[in-house]
Amino acid sequence: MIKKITKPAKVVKKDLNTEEKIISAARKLFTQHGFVATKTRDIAKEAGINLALLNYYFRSKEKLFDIIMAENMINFIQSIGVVINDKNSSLEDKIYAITNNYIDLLIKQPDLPLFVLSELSRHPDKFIQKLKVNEVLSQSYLIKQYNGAVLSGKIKDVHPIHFIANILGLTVFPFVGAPMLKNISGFSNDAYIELMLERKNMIPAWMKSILIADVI
Amino acid sequence: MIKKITKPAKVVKKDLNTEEKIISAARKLFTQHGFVATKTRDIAKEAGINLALLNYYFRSKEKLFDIIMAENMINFIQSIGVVINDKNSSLEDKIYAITNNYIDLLIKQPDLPLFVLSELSRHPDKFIQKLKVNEVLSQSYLIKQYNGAVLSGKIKDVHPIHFIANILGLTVFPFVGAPMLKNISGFSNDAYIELMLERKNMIPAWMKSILIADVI
DNA sequence: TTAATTTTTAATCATTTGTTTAATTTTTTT
DNA sequence: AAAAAAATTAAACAAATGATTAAAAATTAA
Repeated sequence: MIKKITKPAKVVKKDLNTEEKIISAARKLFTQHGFVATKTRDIAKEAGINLALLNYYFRSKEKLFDIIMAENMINFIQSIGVVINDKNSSLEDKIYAITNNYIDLLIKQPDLPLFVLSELSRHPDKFIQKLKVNEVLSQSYLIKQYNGAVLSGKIKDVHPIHFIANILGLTVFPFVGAPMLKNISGFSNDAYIELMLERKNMIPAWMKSILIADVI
Repeated sequence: MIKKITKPAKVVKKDLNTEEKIISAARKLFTQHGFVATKTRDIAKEAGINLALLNYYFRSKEKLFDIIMAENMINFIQSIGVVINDKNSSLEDKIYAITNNYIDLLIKQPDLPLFVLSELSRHPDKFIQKLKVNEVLSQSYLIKQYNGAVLSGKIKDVHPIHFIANILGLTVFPFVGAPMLKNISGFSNDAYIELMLERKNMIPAWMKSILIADVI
């Protein structure tokens, strides 16, 4: 008699318990394909566990997803979060740190921003409130420094949300648009990563020039 | 006896034939929710037609999707496409035209970039080849102007792919990241659109300063 | 060791979903 | 007006999917 064996899709990390195996597989698949495109059976297969264990440990697909979503959101904003309230670094230092953190993070996890932004778009309310990015950022030392520099005339008077949009646009967009930009440039994946590493030094210089550019 | 009536989800555009109604509904739903999250029954309901007509006219969900995808990709790159080979405009003019085109387009269709970039990420090969963005752009007059300006020392020697990434990052990212940026800024939808309109004039100035910024 | 508890499994359920079918209605052609 | 072709419909199908169940196996407590 032939026994049907459900074997793990790839390498199931050893010395993880069942709960951790499921989280690990869910993290990978949800982040790669999003909520709707990820099937519970795919997660079970990837984790090398019985399908029923997913519900046994996490009640439902959605509850499991919420855990990964929260994880990924925090992950995504931490590149800014760890920097913004540092009293010992200049505005310029912070710009460098933010782009540097992001580029390192996104080279390791290129799917992260598209995942976070896609899922946020589908549930504008559900997740975004919890993080309180609003208060945390607007009360941050970074924004105080920015407004101070505006007042002292060191940089142009532009709403700080433009500043945030610009630094994220220059840093994160090349990863979100990677499939398109890789094709446009004809670069291989490795060459493209090299290009992203180049930007670690270029973006701070560009941001600096943006801050003093005459916009009227 | 009660007759069950399948009525259109919202307003079905008058004087459209069945085929057009389906395309119109598919365009709306696919662009809003992507391929997997959009169900054929939702399209039929939105179009106010019988479910079977979808397959009658378009064979399958995927074939219908491919039409919308092609449409949206062309739509998305046309903001650049209509500009890049104009011999009578300067590099500066082209930057302004591109950002202007994009911001107008994305205010009308905010879901467009996230849709295109998400679906491209899930099928890196399937769609991207057809457009030949690679050759069209690299052979374009815009890139010739860019390289000419580099040679004449008017702008810094930076690979043109950075230039493309930067203009798209500054212009498109604020729409892709809108749910997050709206929350951060606390702006209403209207106020946020106002912010995007502001950027029509700011981004060209910023791009100009980026082009001459010292990046070594 | 035995009993109780926890974990794992295979099978099954109820919906959902893309697609097809066969019959009916409408439109076009003769 | 009759016949042929095209469009539309309700019903159904098969596969996929999230979740549950009841039994078995493994672990822990007594």
